[in-house]
Amino acid sequence: MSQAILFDKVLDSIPTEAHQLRAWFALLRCFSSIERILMQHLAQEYNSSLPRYDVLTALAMNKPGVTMGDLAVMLMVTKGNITGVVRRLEQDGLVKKVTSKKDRRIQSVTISASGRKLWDKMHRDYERIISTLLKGASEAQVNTLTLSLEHTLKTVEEAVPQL
Amino acid sequence: MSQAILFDKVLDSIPTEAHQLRAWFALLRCFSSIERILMQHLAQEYNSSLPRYDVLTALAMNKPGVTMGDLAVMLMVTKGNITGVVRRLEQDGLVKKVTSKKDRRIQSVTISASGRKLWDKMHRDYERIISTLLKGASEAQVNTLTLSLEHTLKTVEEAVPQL
DNA sequence: AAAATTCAGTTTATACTTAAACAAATTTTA
DNA sequence: TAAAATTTGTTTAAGTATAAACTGAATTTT
Repeated sequence: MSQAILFDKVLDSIPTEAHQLRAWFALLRCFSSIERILMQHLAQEYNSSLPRYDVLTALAMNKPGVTMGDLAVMLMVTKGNITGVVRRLEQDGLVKKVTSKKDRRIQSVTISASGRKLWDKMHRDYERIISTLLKGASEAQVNTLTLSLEHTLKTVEEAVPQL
Repeated sequence: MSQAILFDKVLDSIPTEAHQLRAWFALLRCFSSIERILMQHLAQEYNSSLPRYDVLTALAMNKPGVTMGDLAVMLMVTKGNITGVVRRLEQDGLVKKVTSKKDRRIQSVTISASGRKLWDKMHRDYERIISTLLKGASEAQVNTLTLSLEHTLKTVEEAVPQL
């Protein structure tokens, strides 16, 4: 859920110096639009979802031996969340879970051959969609955006302790 | 769930000309960080959530007569989603639903006195948090970010038909 | 070695979200 | 006016997400 459409009304009601809030709403709007497009594509084309794609990506991009906890850290969600998504992926034969011999608490998750095959297709689509959506902006404009965002993230992380 | 931490690995694996993907990951990272902070504040401080705050904002910012369908459009979610969030807000006495006399299909939703009081507090916190998080960037930097994002959104919307 | 603690992952309860099927009310059309 | 189509909102089924309680396994302390 996003307040994207309330944008103008909310901004009208705040002091003009609140340029920060204006930036946050622009970020919210932009993110939500793109995320929605990716989500709907994965749903329609693969009967899948972004969380499933994210887990497959994490497995495809890392050396074998990725654990449930590793997935939770990489994808910035709780371990309980990972349990559910991985269970459904395993039921569909896209990943496999093996208990470590050295430490029987640890579950090692690997992507299966069919999981890899599906991920390859999803990944190509994902990149193509992002590319298409941003094609209208020049490379310089896109790079400006990237730098602004990376700078903002640094600022945000530094400000967190002040909250 | 976000691929934020996979950022660098994914980028290493793509052609260097994929500046668009780099921008999308920066957007994802930045958005997720800020959203998580807002979410956790509402949960800890008010035992509430962003969707609840969003609905209260929509009601507080608009003239009376907002319908369930209006909320779904304004917050860009399905009507079924609105049904659930509004029901829980009503159970907590924060909003009230009245069936229209003119058209008995229509539910008119209004914010209650206690809902308004809670929203005032949440809203002040929300603005303060965004302001604090972005305080480290200059006004010029923030404005550059806003312009880049607004331009990108336009680009995205124009590209949608091509998908 | 026994007890206490820490650690990895699952389970539980609750909330949020979608798409699709549905019910009821209104409007359009023939 | 009667039938058909549209509109508004709810319900349902499944997936995604959190926090907190829990289980079993390993490690640390005593």
